[in-house]
Amino acid sequence: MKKPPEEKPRVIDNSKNYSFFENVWEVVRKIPKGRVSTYGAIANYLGTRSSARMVGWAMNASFSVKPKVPAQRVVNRNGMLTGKIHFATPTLMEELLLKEGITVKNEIIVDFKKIFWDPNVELI
DNA sequence: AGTATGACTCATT
DNA sequence: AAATGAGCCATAC
Repeated sequence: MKKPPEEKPRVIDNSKNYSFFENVWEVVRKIPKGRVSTYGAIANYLGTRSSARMVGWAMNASFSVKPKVPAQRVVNRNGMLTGKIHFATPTLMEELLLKEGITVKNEIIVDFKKIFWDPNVELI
């Protein structure tokens, strides 16, 4: 058995069976195309807003996970593509976002506030 | 097993 | 307003 059918991610009990990372990936996959979220928002959704670093860590591990995790839709709270350097190429993240209709200028997402997707609000 | 590091964020100075 | 320090906790060494 790979993993039991998930019920409601909401507040996750990241104690044992469910790893913190898997929860992060699940939430990130739910980010609609053309929208973006932040590490902090995801961390907050998982229960601890201070664990934003772990979200970033989970993204680093997300490259070897399937289905693919749209890591390019996760940026820091300023809308800055801080994680681009971790992609295959430093420009890949921006390219992917651009293909989704998101404009990136100087490594900052334009109209970031408008396309910001907060799991706490949208993903009830 | 202990220390160091990180795709972050917030409060304080 | 910009800079600094602290909190956070899972991996890596």
